[in-house]
Amino acid sequence: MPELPEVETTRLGISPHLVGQDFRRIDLRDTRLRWPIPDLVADLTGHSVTALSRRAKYLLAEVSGPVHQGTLILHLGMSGSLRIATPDIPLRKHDHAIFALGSGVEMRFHDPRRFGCILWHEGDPADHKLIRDLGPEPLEDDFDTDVLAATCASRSAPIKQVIMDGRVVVGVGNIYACEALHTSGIHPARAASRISKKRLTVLVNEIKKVLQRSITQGGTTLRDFLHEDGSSGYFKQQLTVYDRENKPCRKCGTQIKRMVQAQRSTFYCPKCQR
DNA sequence: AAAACTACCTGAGTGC
DNA sequence: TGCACTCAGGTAGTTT
Repeated sequence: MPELPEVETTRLGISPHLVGQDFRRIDLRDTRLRWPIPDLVADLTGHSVTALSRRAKYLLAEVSGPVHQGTLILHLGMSGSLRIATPDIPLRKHDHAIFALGSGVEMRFHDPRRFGCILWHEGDPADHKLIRDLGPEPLEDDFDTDVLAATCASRSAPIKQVIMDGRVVVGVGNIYACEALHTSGIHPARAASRISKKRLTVLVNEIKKVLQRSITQGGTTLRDFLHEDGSSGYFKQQLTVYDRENKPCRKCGTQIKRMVQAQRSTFYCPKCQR
């Protein structure tokens, strides 16, 4: 479900409720996520969260206390979400982990498909196996034309697959890959190595713009992405191609087409994108 | 090294 | 109503 804007929206929503709080009770109701939730997580009762940051689509909660010191690494997979709820609100199906906080509210990890994860890491999370080989953050200055051009030079794969490769740049999922390629006028199936540096500059800027705009709008609610309080994101209205098969291109009026690349749907305008 | 493909899992929607 | 089928914001791991 969530791409970078949705994860960042979640972080912004959760942070004020979580940071500075201690865990009063931790209830692991179903530990069968992508990898099992480690037993140690249940022992973090009495420990506090000192910071909540994000790397790629991973949320990193720094935890310290009398026994343990480390980072909770959370990923929302395809269908995960975090919600803040008061204890009187009934648990929902697929609320797999409940973190009761000192303030009296609960943070609930909800994930129907269980592709997400909750892991524990001691030491610098940047060294964690899942994080250490990731590419630059798309909104940081170190993701620029030179970096993308250097990668693309050796890649014959379709550009869409290259920008969705987390070793190249993180956080660009299926929706925003389609969107950025559309506003850049680049055909998703074009070989990465056959795109001029000038056009890659446009693409880099469009990736940054679409992600930043979506964060500002609270992310994209397509099916089930909701904020920490249950409200939805507003960016869906501004999607220019994603999920718009057979609808008119907002730039030229041509019918938007759908194709399948790497087992994922790609939406594009056959006229605007070359 | 890069590309192609598999696997993990539940729920919503569609067509018969 | 029920069944069979397709599709869905991701990505690690394996094979070619």
